[in-house]
Amino acid sequence: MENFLQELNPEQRSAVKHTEGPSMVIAGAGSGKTKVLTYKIAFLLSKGINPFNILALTFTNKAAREMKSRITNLVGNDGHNVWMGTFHSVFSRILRVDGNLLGYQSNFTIYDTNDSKSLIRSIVKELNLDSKVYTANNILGRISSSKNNLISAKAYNTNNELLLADKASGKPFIGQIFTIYTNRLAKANAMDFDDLLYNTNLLFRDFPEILYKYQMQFKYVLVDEYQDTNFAQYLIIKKLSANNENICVVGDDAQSIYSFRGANIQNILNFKNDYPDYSIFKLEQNYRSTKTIVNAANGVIAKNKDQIQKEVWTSNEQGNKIPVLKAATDSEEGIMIAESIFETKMNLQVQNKEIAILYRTNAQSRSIEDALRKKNIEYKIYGGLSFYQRKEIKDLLSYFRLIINENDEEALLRIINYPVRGIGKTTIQHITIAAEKENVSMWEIIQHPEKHPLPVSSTAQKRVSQFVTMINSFKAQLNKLDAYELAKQVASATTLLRTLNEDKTPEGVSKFENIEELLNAIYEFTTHNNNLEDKLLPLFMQDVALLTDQDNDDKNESNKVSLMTIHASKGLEFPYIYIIGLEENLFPSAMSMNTRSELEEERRLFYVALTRAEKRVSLSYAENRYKWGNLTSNRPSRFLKEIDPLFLDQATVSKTLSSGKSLRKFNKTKAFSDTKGYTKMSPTKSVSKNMKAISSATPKSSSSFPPTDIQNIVVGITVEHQRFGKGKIINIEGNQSNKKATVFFPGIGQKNLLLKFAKLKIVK
DNA sequence: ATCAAGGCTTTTTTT
DNA sequence: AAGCCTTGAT
Repeated sequence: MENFLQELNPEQRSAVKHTEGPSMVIAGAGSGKTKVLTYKIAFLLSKGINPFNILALTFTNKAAREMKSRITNLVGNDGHNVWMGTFHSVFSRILRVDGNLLGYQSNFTIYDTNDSKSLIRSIVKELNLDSKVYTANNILGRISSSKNNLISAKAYNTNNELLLADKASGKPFIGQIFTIYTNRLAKANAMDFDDLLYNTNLLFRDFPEILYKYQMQFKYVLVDEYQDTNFAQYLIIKKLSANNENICVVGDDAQSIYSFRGANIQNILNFKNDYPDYSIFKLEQNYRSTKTIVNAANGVIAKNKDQIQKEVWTSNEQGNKIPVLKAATDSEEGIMIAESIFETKMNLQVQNKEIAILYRTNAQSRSIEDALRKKNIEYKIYGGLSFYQRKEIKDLLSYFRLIINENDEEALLRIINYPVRGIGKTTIQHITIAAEKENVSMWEIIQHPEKHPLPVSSTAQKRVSQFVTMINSFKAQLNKLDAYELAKQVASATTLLRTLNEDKTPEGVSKFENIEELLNAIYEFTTHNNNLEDKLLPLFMQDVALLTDQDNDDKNESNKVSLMTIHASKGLEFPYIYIIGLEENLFPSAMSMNTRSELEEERRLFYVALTRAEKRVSLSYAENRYKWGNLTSNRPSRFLKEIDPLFLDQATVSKTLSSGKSLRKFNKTKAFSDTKGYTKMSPTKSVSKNMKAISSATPKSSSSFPPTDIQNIVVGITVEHQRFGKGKIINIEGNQSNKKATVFFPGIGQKNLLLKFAKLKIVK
């Protein structure tokens, strides 16, 4: 059982075998961080520790899933019972059980960022404040960082420093908005993302017996990406492990890139003060990259002042120098990258999936996409809008949310007049005002019109009552029908399905398909268990707000070039990496050049980008670039100069730039863009945007996904699904329109699909 | 109550 | 350049 320890290097092995007492593992890029974490858990289990007593926290669902599957591979099914998940999902689980002590019902809704923003917008409006001064983004950021530092609305409003800062920035009412926002969430029985952490802290602070319960349960606490924890997370971890201090944190201070969301790099730098008798393990051997890449990256990060001393090295080969490409414009940069990729593929027999293009901001993907499409290079964009965030999906989910938690006001507002049922702004406003005045939820107002008469026309009143009746009829089914049956009923009874089906525009069709896919996912959920109580809609909905799109696409199956922001690339690796847009004001970002610590974070970001590469990293910049429709020019990034020239290949200048041809072209474009009303010629744009969301784009249109005749789908054949890729039919049951297939998708797993929804294509 | 046009904002974003 | 919100017309 213990021979898996042989697969570790000495430092990794010591880290794994140190199980009692606090320890910190500083894991340089590519040094086997996940391996240490998973082997450590496996080691604990092999020593007979009950999996129930181990808590492992990650930042993403993906990381948690990956660790779980690796552990199961090492030790078998015990792995399933380890408490492993994201901070948010683990603590929402705790709050569903014990949150009643804080006044929440266990069916509380989790507001996502959009719900929060929309709530803030309505508060700003109600207070008659200028929505251009009080932008939702700004306010939410302020509230969020307060909560992450465990400052309540009440504390905020008695904190002179904060109040003065708000006054100075011309926004003296932020404190008041914070208070109202807090009340509205409470009234809606809802928590935002930050509340999941804030309330867990509150629970542990005010209810020592609850804290004790979890301290007894989680005898071993392991934390991944510790450098990215914020104060709220830090404190929870500290409290949970206060009893026996079997805490193990893993991270790399050099890869801390989320301070703009409250991550505090001091948490990892100060670990030694919190646990003076801690053990530290440094994983310094990089197994991923060439010497050139490792040394170039080391040279860059050395410019930062705040860091833990370490020496990352590799025994890999020296490798290529780092090419630097110089382009005249952003579109030329795209062309140069596409050409370079084409050459690399030809000369080195490299596949698409071995290549990734990284950028600072999402907007930069466009010029690259255009160029790749022209060269028929298949690509895939990571990130962007999550499936569950899309409008049509959120609309249907909002019905579910309201049925489960009638006080969920954001859900109510979203659907009370969608599909259109003649309940207009005025009516809604009266409901809002009444709810505010009587300090009850909007649902209470419309549920009992006799108690809360509204000054609206009798037609409007009638329409509202009809809506209430409909929602109540769904609520009555909540524990009687399984999630799929109920969801189906809601989708059709609300006429939502029909409304979308009538829309024959490409967007409309895509929306309809997305709804079908959601229904399919819910159907699939109901096949996991046999008891009705495990198939109910609330259970399905519990974690939906915490899911992101990365949970859907696995890169195993598809052979496409990956495009993503550097932030999204953390934790990933590719043989060939292109880092584009190395220009001042873009990377480093203009917003992050004011203080040393901001600039250091940008530098860490550059470090992360460089260290994603295994064999070769290429850099590029453009002298001119369109920004929000205007041409701007920037000097090359300072980061280029921070790499020892020894590791650089001289700048490859774009052909068109050197011949002067492109300058004419580019002047023309400039003149053109100054004139309003010129004809655009980009028919593929809307298609590509759609695909961006579904994270799969091909050179031509892949939207033609002709549904195969259901009759032809039989056990044994291979089919292709729009999202899951290719898979094999394992079983078919049911008949005609209710025919269900069990399909095995390599790398994804087994899925149960309803054929009338799944739109499977038969592959020869 | 609903729709169309015009105007304004715009980083990164594991949850 | 594009999405989203507000405004104005019907």
